Amino acid sequence: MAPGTVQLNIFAWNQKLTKYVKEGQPEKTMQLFQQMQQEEISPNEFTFVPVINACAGLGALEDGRLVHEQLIQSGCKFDVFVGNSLVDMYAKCGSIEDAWRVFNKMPCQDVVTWNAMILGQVKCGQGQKALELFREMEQEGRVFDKMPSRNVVTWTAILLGYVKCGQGQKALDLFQEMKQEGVHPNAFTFVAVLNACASLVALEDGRCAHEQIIQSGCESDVFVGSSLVDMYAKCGSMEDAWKVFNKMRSRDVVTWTAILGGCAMHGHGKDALQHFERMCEEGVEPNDVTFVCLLSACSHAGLVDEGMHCYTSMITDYMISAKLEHYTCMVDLLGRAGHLQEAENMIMAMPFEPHVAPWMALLGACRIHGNVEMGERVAKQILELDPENSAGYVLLSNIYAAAGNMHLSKNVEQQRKERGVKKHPGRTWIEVNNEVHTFVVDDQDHPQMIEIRAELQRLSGLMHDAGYVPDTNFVLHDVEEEEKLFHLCHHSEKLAIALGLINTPPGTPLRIRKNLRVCEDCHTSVKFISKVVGRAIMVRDVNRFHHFEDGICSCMGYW
DNA sequence: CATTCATAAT
Repeated sequence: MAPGTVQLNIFAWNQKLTKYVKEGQPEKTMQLFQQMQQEEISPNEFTFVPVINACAGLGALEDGRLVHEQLIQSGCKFDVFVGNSLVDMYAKCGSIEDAWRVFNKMPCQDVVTWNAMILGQVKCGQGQKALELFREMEQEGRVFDKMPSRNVVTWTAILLGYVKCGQGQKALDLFQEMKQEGVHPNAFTFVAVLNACASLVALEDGRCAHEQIIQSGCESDVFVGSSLVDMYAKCGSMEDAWKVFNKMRSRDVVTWTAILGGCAMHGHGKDALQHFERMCEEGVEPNDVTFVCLLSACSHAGLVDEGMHCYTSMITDYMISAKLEHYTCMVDLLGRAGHLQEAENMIMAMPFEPHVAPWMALLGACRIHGNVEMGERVAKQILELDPENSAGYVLLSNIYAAAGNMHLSKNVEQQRKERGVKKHPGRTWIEVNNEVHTFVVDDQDHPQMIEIRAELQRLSGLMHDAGYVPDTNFVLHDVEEEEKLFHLCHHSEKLAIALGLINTPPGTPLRIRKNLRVCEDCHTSVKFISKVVGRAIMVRDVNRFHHFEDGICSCMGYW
């Protein structure tokens, strides 16, 4: 063999290994690596990088360790690229300890090494640890007066970390800090920012991000476009979601699914069905998530026959097998429409381990239709599967209360307390003048509390005159009747609405977000409030949007 | 000759 031939060969092999990784075919990379070993081709450091990468892509920790061993035995140069691949691989495979071991062995770490560590921490939900690393990088940058030690990837990773653990506001604050440091956001960053806005129902921040997206030229990125559609839908503006959607030059299945999900959330069932047709006509193949959104849209609009048809079509025409989420949608669809027995049969026919989600959907339906007998049976199932499920107790208690059996209703609450199962505290958020405020029940802490109380008092009078009668069955605190009335006035959504009313000009629509479902009494109250103050009020609860206007809610009872 | 870190829908 002529000198140089081997080098040329290894180059070709390495290129092929890299090509497979880039194409998203890590299995092929591994196969090719096997073949190289069979043909006794000695690898170099350029060989190991794509192979380690492939292990990361496959989440194959054991293979990764073996390759790491081989790397050491091969005597190849252990440079920063190889080290970074290893850190990334261990972090992605969930072994942070191994990632740290490699990190500490590396003679010098660069920004990529740090980023891989931060992302590893974010991935396993260790947001705090990720932030510590991020701040540490800031220190190092100053102490050594090197090149900026953090780049746009670092910032984006931290933004994602915040969004992931429900700290959207901190993500938005950090986004400002990032720009002040002169780091330019890119498509990845904007996706994280839009996600934060969506999670907060921060429409104004979302619009602001949209403007920056246009300025930066990321507008045509399909990830950014899909995130914009999702953000606008989740912030209550389907009008803007459609505007973005219609302007997009290329739309993939995720884009379509995002708009269908928006239709579902807003109760636009017919729109969802119509655009699902259009999606198929345009040759975009729906997937399982697309059908979750479509079925949920049918459910939230009470389109039973259409939903049944979609479900059958999914299985027979698209060969997509029903997952837990699809069953849950179908139980919800049938249950809401009053087909309780069919819904229960559906759960019984599920080919999976029992799960609370479809049972909860059925229990909700039992509450809507006042079926005490089935409700008891279903609640029992739920509490066997998940004894900590406070919503199971609350719904059953509501079912008894609605049936007029206050004794049993109180018993259930009593049982819940005895077993130490805590209710999830209800919380409401509202964006007023670009600032998000949060409230819990009976909140006294807001700086404008005096004005809020006065506003509630005023509303109470107006609502009374309009014919509103409080429904005390849905206040399940262990309190006397007069006190109940007091509590009803102070559910967190009412506090938030009062704040919104006193801080915005007459006629301004209000947008609020809840972490739970709206209670029956609040739902009725908000209808009255929308009428007596002449405001559109949008409430996003855990399931969907309620658009209240002139005494009517868009959900038409389907929630 | 080349290689490493990041993104959307339930």
